[in-house]
Amino acid sequence: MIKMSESRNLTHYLVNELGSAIVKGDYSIEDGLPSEAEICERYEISRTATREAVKMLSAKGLIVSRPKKGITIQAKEKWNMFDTDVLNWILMSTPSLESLRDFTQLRLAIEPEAASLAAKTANESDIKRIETALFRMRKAEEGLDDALDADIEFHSSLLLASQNPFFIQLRSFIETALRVSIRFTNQLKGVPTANFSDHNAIFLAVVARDPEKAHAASRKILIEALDLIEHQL
Amino acid sequence: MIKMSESRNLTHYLVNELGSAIVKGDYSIEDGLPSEAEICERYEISRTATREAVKMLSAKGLIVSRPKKGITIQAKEKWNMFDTDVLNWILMSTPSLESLRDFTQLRLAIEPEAASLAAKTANESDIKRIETALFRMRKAEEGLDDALDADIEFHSSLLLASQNPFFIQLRSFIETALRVSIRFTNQLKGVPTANFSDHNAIFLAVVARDPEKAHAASRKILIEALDLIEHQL
DNA sequence: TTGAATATATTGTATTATATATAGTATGTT
DNA sequence: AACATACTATATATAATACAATATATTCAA
Repeated sequence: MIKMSESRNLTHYLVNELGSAIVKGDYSIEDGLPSEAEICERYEISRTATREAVKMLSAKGLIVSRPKKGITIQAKEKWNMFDTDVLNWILMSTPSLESLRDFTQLRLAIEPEAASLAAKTANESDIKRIETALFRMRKAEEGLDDALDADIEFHSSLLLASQNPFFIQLRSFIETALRVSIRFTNQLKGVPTANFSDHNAIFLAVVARDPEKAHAASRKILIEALDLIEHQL
Repeated sequence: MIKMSESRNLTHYLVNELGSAIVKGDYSIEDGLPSEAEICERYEISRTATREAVKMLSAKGLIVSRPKKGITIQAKEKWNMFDTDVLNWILMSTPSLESLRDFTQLRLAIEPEAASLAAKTANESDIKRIETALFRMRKAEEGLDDALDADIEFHSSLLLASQNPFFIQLRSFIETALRVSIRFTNQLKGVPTANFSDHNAIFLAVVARDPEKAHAASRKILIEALDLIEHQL
């Protein structure tokens, strides 16, 4: 049996193998995946585990399996990009400036609106959470905390403060994408580490209950990042 | 065996049963779901099909299953709200003004930004597609086409024109939510059917390659809808 | 009280058998 | 020849059984 020490179990191992292979483009849409039987052979895994992996991948929108037709790959538009597994596979397989831009464009849609909502509806514990993250960012500037973790926590806490379940659910998405794409942003010349005062401006606007200002402050950060990326393209 | 004529197969039937039950709150987070064995008994289904359903639900972030611990329900924040199945279950089980507001707030984040992108990057076929949808909306005003379908197609075609895979993936999300929530919007007094000229304004801005105007036109529609909803709350 | 050994319940994996759905082929009728 | 019907082969769908791995709970000794 193949090494799979990293994975929780055989099914998850296979989900990862097939999922990343599909996203990488190892299987064409016309040909689809090999049949269940072939997958079993190739990975030396029972049909039970194989079928469970297939079910998980079809639940994520990557594939569809039908009797006689076999396992076919879905059009990219059907993939659940907001599933953290799928997103991970995509970012890992094709870590490009284009996908970084796509991701930042989405953040530009989401985060200013979330900041605006937060300024309207954040409660005390929400605000305290944002403040804590901001404090971590300040310490990170002095090298006393991890800059990426602090940055993620800040943006995540703002989404949480929006009180909107859809925005809240995007926290894991943002976290995943930030973690993967950080290597690229770091390689862009002149990309500053997350600027404390810019982030502080969002916090102050939220505390002041000023949605427009919070929106603008959040937008400022992301527009700068986006300009930088598009300048490189 | 239980009636399941609607479903493609046993596994999908069970996924639907359990998924909607979980979302509805039939199982508490502390107690979790019954064990595999119990589910088999209760639904008179083999363990194979049961396990495959469990795998699909865990792929959607609803549950986690571990040896000896059984099947536990994930915190709501882990659920893949952007999975159309999950979204459907949520909207069907608790079709409230609150969730309609949450959904519209998300649209307010996404759609104006998508319209702005569309104005920048839409190609000829994108524009033609938007125009076609707009034409359907006009005909719908005269009762010659389905108003909801036309409306959905319009907003969907704008997302597609953004050329951003994340926005494009949200098409199925928007479609699902619009289809479910339409019953409520229709019940709100004074809610007009989708206004043709407002939608036309977006189209014209895209054709004119004016991102700001496209953004504003899209935002106008959604702000109006949101105000109406919040007025009712 | 603590900690290690053990029992036990639950999911994980494998195997075999049968059922069902469907693309493709053959057959037969008009 | 055209078209509908029936048949066949094949892949997935379902079931049943057996055993393995794992983590909780219990027991018992130090």
